[in-house]
Amino acid sequence: MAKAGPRAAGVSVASRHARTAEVRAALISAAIDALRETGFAGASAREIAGRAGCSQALVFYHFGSVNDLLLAALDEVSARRMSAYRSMLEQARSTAALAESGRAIFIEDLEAGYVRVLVEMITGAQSVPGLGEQVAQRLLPWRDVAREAVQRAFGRSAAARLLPPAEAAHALVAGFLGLELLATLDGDRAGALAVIDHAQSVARLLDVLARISFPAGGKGGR
Amino acid sequence: MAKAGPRAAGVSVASRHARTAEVRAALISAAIDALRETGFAGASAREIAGRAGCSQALVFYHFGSVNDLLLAALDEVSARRMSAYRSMLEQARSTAALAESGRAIFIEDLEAGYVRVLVEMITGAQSVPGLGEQVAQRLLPWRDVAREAVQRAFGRSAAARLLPPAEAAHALVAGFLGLELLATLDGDRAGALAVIDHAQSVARLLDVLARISFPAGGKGGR
DNA sequence: GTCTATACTTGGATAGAC
DNA sequence: GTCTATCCAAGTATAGAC
Repeated sequence: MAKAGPRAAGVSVASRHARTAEVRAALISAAIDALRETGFAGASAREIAGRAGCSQALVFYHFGSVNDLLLAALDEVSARRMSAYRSMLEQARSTAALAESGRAIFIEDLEAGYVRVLVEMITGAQSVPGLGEQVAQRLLPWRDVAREAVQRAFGRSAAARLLPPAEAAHALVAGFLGLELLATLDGDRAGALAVIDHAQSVARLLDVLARISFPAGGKGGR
Repeated sequence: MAKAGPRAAGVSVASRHARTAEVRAALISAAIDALRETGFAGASAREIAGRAGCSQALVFYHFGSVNDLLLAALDEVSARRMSAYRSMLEQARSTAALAESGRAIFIEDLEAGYVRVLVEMITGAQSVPGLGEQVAQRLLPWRDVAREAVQRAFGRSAAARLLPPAEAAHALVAGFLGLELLATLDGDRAGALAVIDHAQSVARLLDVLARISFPAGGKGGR
């Protein structure tokens, strides 16, 4: 379907010609910047190539289409952050710990504009048939990470029954995306930061509640 | 700056020529549908005029530009829902009551696609210089409504100190926008509905907590 | 006021030189 | 692999007939 490009060979050309890999990387990086700064609608092949400092034709040579380049950019962002998130969240055994470790890393994402890239791809996909499914697929691992983190943090406390981890994770992801949306509109992240700060207090309250319900700190929940 | 159109006269032509008003209304309605179904990028003058069943030139005659028509559509959606929200939320004196009344009306919005229109305008504005400010301006009354509702619901309970109304309202708006984003991506609203349902339980818990802190139900909070 | 026709611009995508 | 040149489709906006 999509034009072949060098990737179709199944073997990376990067090792043979470092220059080519550089161009690919530059295009992906430029695509991320374009999504962040000019939005999905402004992320045209010409705009991206201009930022990457190369010809617009290379977008199609290397990626087949603009949409495929944009998806590659999303993959890149996803890969860059996934490991950081995983290692940070895996250690959170309480809601407060989850909020604490999530806080720093999410603020980093917000500042770096990674969340913005995701939001742009989600909404932009709306105008391009078929793109939505591909974006959804790429968001799946993130939703899993969120759900697992909530499960670990809630444990078997009362919180898990009040708000099942699946729904809590969904709300968490939605909240992050929404905060990004408002931050972009406002032109600053003050509102988002304030909310995230206060989330700490709420998380601590949840932990306290869980301890009150089952003061022994034992197996609880039944 | 923008081409004048009939509105510049300062007097509505609607009373004199009902047909003209019909076309204007049809264009606005078609713009709402286009934003909902094809997104900001797909909401072109041609697309909208096609849905409205009239010439593409009328978009520019009546509204000056596509962006101005889109803003008019946002105004229309805003006006349609604002009164409903106000009257419903004004009576909520507890967090549970707020969640309860907010639930039904927000689900309605979600189904009707009103939230989608807002999300599209927020992200679409990113690619058009100057549009962001105008969208932000139109979102202001909504953020006020949310803040006032939270203030009434929290009253002077402990919740207000744990999570100040301003931040709570910001989180609430962000949550709604994020839920819409995910619902669009998933192609269904099941996830959003599940979260909203569970929010009821959380709201009830907050009320119980407030009562435990100040069992007399009196002036509390000091 | 509404239409058709058209000028102008931008963007996706390809061809062919190097 | 990368470039320049070009084709074609789609979009904004305007002109002018009715």
